[in-house]
Amino acid sequence: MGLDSFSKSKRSDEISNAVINRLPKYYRCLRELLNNDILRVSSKELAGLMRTTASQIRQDFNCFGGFGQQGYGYSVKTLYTKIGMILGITDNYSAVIIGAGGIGMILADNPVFTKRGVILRGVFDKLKKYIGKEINSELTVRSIKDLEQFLLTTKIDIAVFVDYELTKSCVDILLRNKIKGIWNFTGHELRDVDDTIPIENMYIEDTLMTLCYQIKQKEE
Amino acid sequence: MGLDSFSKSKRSDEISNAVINRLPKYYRCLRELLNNDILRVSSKELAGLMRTTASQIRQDFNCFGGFGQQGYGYSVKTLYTKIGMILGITDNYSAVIIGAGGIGMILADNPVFTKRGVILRGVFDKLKKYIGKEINSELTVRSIKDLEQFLLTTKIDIAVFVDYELTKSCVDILLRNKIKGIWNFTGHELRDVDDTIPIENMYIEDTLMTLCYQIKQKEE
DNA sequence: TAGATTGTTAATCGATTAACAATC
DNA sequence: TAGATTGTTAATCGATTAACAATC
Repeated sequence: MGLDSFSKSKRSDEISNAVINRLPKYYRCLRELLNNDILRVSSKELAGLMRTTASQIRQDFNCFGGFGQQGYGYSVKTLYTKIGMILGITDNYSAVIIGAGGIGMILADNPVFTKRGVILRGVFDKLKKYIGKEINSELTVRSIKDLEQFLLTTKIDIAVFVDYELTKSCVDILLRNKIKGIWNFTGHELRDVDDTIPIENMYIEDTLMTLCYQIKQKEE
Repeated sequence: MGLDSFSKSKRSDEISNAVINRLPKYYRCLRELLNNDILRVSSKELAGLMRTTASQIRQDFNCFGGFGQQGYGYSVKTLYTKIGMILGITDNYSAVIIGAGGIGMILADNPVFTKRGVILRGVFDKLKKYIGKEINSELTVRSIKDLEQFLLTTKIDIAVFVDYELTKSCVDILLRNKIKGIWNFTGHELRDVDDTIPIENMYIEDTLMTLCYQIKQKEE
């Protein structure tokens, strides 16, 4: 069928960040199509949704070997599944959240992890007012003092940093226990962490500032 | 002094997004320096903090006319102030949040607006359980029904979208009342909004997915 | 078969890096 | 003045777009 052409895929570490960063957006657009029961899409149509060019879309997908069929286009379902696989959604990574205040609780009690195939295993804080608080039927906020003990029995892949001070106090423990990635919401550069594991920084404030810049520009 | 060279600045709409998106990071790094009482920095030193090249830094700053002094480097304070001005931090834009659930409340009760010179004027929802809830001494969650009336008396520049359904029901009202920008946390593409005003999309889930991808890569 | 649309190569465009003259 | 470091031009690199042959 030409749709299962994973075999043709090139060495994956050659793929540029520009492409990788577009994959989640493809994933979103394809889900929109699925929700509307659209089963087939051409690069041109998808380009409309993605606000990019058909050329870029074909170029992007070919990094992974090409998922389409000449004269037909792409199967939305196949494409959605393949991109999900590439993104690691089926890999069931596990995570802990460091910091139960602010955005910590929101993230903990949010489908974002489940929806993207990540299993939240624990939430930690040092403040009495948070410790023991129930997040859902399966999770309760634990004391940061118990983190190391916890990591001995539970394999954790991803640390989600919410509270900067707390992060500083336990980043070594987490690295020592071989976490594989960091999702950083602290708003601070994590200068102590060397580049051996991937970090995704969520600088929420930054985007508010670029928005203000753009508004300013429009006005001038 | 060569430090007040705003006059030399080129036509601002020529400046690429790549540069603009780095400005908030410069702003953060410079604040770090200020906090450590470092008053002077060379492009080479700043490159270390920014994890980029000295060349890029000089190139970037020259988009705005150059803020440095040959043989000396850059005044951290001047640089910080200038970049803040470019980003519109001194412009006192006003904002409303649409959606008091989830991240809405967190954003509302968060220094992010104040710190970046944006004044939060209102939070709106349609659910009884939120309406009337106090955010701080100055703000209470209002009914979405009162939004249009509110906009007649209060000039709003930025709409922060948190709840997608709520957004759909009031985006027209906001556009009609001439908001200037959108900060979108709904996780959905805003297809109804044409490109006349700037939008900053916060796709939080996307970054979790790219993080998982990178972890996956490292493992192979 | 003819039409459509991909996969892929080649051309263009833009962003980053290197180099160096200007100057504090 | 000599040393340092910027501002700016030129060279390189990478990403996007265009074009078209392959093929369903």
